[in-house]
Amino acid sequence: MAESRKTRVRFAPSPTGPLHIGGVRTALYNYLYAKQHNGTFVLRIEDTDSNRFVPGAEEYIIEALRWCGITPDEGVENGKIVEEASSRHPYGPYRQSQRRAIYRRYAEQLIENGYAYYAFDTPEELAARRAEAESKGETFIYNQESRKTLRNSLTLGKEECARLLETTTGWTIRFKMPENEVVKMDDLIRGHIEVNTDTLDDKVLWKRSDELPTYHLANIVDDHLMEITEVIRGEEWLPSLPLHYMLYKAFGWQDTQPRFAHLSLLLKPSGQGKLSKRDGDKLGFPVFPLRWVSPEGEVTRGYREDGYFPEAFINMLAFLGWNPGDEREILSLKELSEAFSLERVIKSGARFNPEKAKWYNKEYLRMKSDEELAEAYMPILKEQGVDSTPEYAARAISVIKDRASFVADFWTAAPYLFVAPSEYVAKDVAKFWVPEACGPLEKVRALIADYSGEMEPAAIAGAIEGYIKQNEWPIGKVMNCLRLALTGSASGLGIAEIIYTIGTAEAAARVDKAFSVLNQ
RNA sequence: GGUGGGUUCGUAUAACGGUUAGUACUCAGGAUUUUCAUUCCUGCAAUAGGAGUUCGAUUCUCCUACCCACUACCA
Repeated sequence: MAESRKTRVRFAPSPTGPLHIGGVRTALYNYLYAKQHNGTFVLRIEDTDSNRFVPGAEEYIIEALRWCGITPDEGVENGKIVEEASSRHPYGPYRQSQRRAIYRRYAEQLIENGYAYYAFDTPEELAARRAEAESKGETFIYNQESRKTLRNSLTLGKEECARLLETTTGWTIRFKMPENEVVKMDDLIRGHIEVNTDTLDDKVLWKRSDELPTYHLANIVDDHLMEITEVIRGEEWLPSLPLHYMLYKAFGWQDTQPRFAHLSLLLKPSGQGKLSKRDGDKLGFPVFPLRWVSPEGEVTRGYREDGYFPEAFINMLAFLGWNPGDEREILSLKELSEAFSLERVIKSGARFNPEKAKWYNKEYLRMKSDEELAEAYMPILKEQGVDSTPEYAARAISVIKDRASFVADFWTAAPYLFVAPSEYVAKDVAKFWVPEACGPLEKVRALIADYSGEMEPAAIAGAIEGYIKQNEWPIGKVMNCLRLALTGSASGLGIAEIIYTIGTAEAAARVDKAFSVLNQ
């Protein structure tokens, strides 16, 4: 029966801050699963915690998904969360804070059927109980045992409850966890799991603090109402899976209950604990897809701003905890969705490896055309105060591409393709700016100035090398002497590539300049 | 503490119960080159420990160790 339903999955983040790369991976796996099954990928905002709401977080989530190319099919329209049901978004609104009335109805249904109860304990009373238990080295749990000694609709009289419900909003709704029942669960990644309800507590379903449901209630109700077929979420939810199973049962929705898949967490590179925002700052790599500026003005770096291509970022993320089963490593979003399967998702936590991320970017950079890269390079050139054209930039990129991992490397690796050197590395000058090289250099300069052969690196190299060898000059010395004049140092691109890019006239001019500067 | 999950080279991972335990990144060495880089080649390096099942265990079972998550009127 679940098999006959159209695949519908959802990514349901909380707008409590920027989307962490672990969250992006969860969204990605949901997206890949949806695409593979010709299904629908829904975005739902779980903002049932009014205390932790962060302005801008929702917009950040949408923009991050858009940048990654894992755009939702449902729940978002024109970059905004859909607030009303429509033909394209029939399950709206997609923001939980706007679905309060729906949850309230279902919460009451649970009470009427005896699966939940009102609890009138104040936070202070509960805190006192916790402190008391702690002083005895125990842990206080609101469960089938302790609820008998607490103030709730199970222990208080009918009249008393009615009075408390009317005179105050100081109540919560708790799930009445049954005694000694074994919950048998199946996880698409982890297999069969069993838990006894005696080890579970009476979770709050409805909060008094903001008169909104907790995650557990809202989540189950929405997944049911939105006809979600598979729930793919982080491992941190595994401990509450029994509760969710019990909730589906209490509502009588077992037949259409979604299948669950719990993803392992992304760990710090050290392997100790899950990746956090601080790790990025400390270890020098982003943990967020996009730059984030908190309401307080704190700036956190992002993959986009660090120069990563979204395809590379996504590819890298997909392989953190999954692989296609063959030895391919470079896969487009489309190829990923074709190859994806939850069965091949790794159970254990994956340590994040920044080196591999860089490698992925390099691979993608190489696959892009010089023209495409030139477009991305232009803003950087402008920033450097260089006035150039996309055509010239593309030519420069063609000779420097192999030594770059990021577009920004084009500049740092060879600014001399755009600007003549104004300084010369002293160490290299001492080694190569010597008479036995400078003498021949004058002749080579003339050769370059008069060069009329093909403007191709190979042809230029052939002409220069042939000339030097023919005259039996020390080739290493002369070439490095030339490079020194052209670039300001004795390391870098091949001579021919440089001349091919900057042109023979500019090359000759740079040799002249070197003579006048270095021979003073 | 309790409950649940996890454990293959440094990292990410592959391996119908039968392989010299493979691949990629990193690192080291070499070749090519006018330098640096690229490229190519080579190398280093792993089944957490202990029982059991089996002709045979990385793979199945149990125990131990370690790691992680959860244990909120947060998600």
